[in-house]
Amino acid sequence: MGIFSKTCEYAMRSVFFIAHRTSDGKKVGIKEISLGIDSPEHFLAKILQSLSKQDIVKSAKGPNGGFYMDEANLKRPLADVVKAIDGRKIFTGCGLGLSYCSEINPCPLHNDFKIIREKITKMLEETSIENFNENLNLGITSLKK
Amino acid sequence: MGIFSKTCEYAMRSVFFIAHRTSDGKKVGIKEISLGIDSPEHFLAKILQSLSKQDIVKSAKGPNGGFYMDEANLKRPLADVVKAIDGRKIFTGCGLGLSYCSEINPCPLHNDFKIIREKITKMLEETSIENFNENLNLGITSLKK
DNA sequence: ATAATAAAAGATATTTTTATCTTTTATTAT
DNA sequence: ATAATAAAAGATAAAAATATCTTTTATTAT
Repeated sequence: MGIFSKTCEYAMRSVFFIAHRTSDGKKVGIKEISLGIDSPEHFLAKILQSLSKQDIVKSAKGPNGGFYMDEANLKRPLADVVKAIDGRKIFTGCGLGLSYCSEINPCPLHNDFKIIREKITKMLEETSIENFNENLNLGITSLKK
Repeated sequence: MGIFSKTCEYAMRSVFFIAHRTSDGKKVGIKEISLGIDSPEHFLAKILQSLSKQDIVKSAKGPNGGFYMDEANLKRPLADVVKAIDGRKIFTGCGLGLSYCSEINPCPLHNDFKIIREKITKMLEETSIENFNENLNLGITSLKK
């Protein structure tokens, strides 16, 4: 297990992929996405259904249909994707899993962990999907094998 | 899901608890530990068996038996507990779950994520169980509800 | 030696996550 | 209108994580 669930990893990869592939205004189908990000097709379908409902991505049925993103979607922070799939635990949860843990009643890891949580939050909240996508479009970063 | 698996959370909590409770040279039993850290008893037993095999904690069977830690155990970094249970993924893994991701072939999150991984690694490697335990002994931090 | 204690080990069960397969619905082009 | 397309939705399955219960082994005190 990494920082994010596997489901969330697929979600982020697919969002980057969709953003990358539809900058020309076209749409991209699930088969192509799952191939492009190396994920199981039907499992990804579920994930994208969820992301679509939560307005992280847009979708259209029928011929020439597929997934795409509008300007508002692209401007959303990556944090929204993470929250949509994994919830808020990574932003607020205690490192030891203690629900009562807080500033007044800190667990042994609390202070160190707080700094890490803040870094993660900052990284995910302060950068939009569009931002992350920039380097992808420039070929500096990659989703491929 | 947080940063660590639930199993790993129990492991860390139990290690802190054992360190805290056996500073007087005594041992502490599994029932008391599971009560003290609010974990399922038999599940924790499995975890402690594993930690014991990996020499993170010591154990003794029979009357007056239980779990304890020696000086060497206490001096180990918390990272050893995490590695023993969750493996090395959190220290080295890609945020998007891409196995090929590296400095030469970075994923979109790579550079931001690297910084976070380094912070986590630093926090877990550079502080011993004993260190974390200090504040616990002073009553500054807590494992209790 | 025997009984009591406590961890180790083994077996099984439950829950959650991840994955697959099938049917339905909406949309488009003919 | 009809057929083709592609996502949505529903049903089921497999794998992994978490949890529980029982039996065995080692140790201690009597």
